[in-house]
Amino acid sequence: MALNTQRPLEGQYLEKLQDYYAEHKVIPSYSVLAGLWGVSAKSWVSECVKRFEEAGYLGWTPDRQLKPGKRFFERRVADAPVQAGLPNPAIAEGYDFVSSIDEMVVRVPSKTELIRVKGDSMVEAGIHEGDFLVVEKQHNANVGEIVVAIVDNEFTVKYLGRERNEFVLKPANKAFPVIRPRGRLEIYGVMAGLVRKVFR
Amino acid sequence: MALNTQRPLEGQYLEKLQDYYAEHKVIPSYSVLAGLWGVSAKSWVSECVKRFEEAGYLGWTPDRQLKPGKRFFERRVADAPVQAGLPNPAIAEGYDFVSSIDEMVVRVPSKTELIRVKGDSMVEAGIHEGDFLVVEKQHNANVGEIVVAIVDNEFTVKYLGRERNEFVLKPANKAFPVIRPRGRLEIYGVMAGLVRKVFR
DNA sequence: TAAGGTACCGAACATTCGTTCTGTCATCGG
DNA sequence: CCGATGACAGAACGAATGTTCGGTACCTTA
Repeated sequence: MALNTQRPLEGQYLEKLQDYYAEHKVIPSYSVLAGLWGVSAKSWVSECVKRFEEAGYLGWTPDRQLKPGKRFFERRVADAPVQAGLPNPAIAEGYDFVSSIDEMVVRVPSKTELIRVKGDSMVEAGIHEGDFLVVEKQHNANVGEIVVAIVDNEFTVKYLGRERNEFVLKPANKAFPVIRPRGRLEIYGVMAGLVRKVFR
Repeated sequence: MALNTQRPLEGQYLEKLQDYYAEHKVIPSYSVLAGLWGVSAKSWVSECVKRFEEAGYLGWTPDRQLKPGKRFFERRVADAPVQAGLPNPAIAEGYDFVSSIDEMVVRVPSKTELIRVKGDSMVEAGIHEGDFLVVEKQHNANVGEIVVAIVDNEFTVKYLGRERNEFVLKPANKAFPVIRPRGRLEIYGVMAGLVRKVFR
């Protein structure tokens, strides 16, 4: 099936382009696009590209090269629970859009870094071994925030706490002790988010 | 300055291309590249592209279109713990490469969706209320995977288990019961990742 | 049943693409 | 002082690109 009257721009064409882009990181030429879409006329590709452009899914560089538009990377977000008994759950209520995962979790790209979590001293805060912590680099933090501190030349992820005017690092796991650093506590950054990838 | 003998491939050329790509999300044509680099011969561009290709920064689609290579996006991911006493912790050991959070967690954009988690039936699997589950939509899954199922017209996130030839949904929280669906079990998708945003 | 719209096909065409090959001008080791 | 090497310039060329235009088959709506 192809682009039809009901869902003129949310059809398979865009999805195939997006998957192609995810694989190759480039927008293909019209002839390649024709092959991708299973049509044989470049003129038709040209027509569809115009529509995607008007809808904000595609755009042009200053040199008139086709490129992804603002909405190209947007991803649907569903609230659960949601009505979903229908044959096509996609038409259910409760959807929102997010332009990209990066954008929702990193505010300041130049100060943001990923750190892979080792150990399970923070499991009770939902931070598991192998997770990627999104860290916003800064040297101070508020009590209660989860921080990345440098202790004994190693990164440590802990809650920042305070005990009689001294900062302490509290794990979220009863099996681990509270760390009371002697001297200065060096903070590397604070947790801004978390990303977990499941291997399958 | 341009490509020189000392740093033939890590010079300004690559950086300018990367900046262009970051802005437009496309690799430009050779003539545009020439302009970008401040040179005037496409032949020279062609030469440099070959070198970037050999170094893994550029590649080709099956249709022989120029595209970013594996190393084009490389960005540091720190392992924790890691040596970090130095003035610039970025030079520490233990780095991996990742181009964007989106890319590490979504393989097939057209089948991937975010679902905001409600409730804490999966806390022991590190899935908390308010987290965003990255879901790859598909109708079947393997036992042991975390799936999004449709139960009573609502999305439910649970482990997929099996009890005497019947599929069951197992929570990761002792306070919740195992769900034994009467009749068919409708699977919406399987967990491919998780994203948490910390509000601050 | 006629009119109009939609979803495509196919050919023609000027423009632009990337490649190739030849040429120039510094630099540098010997 | 000389020959090699590297960093580019410039022209030529076939192949591929995207646009335009005319055409067809189907489906609505009136």
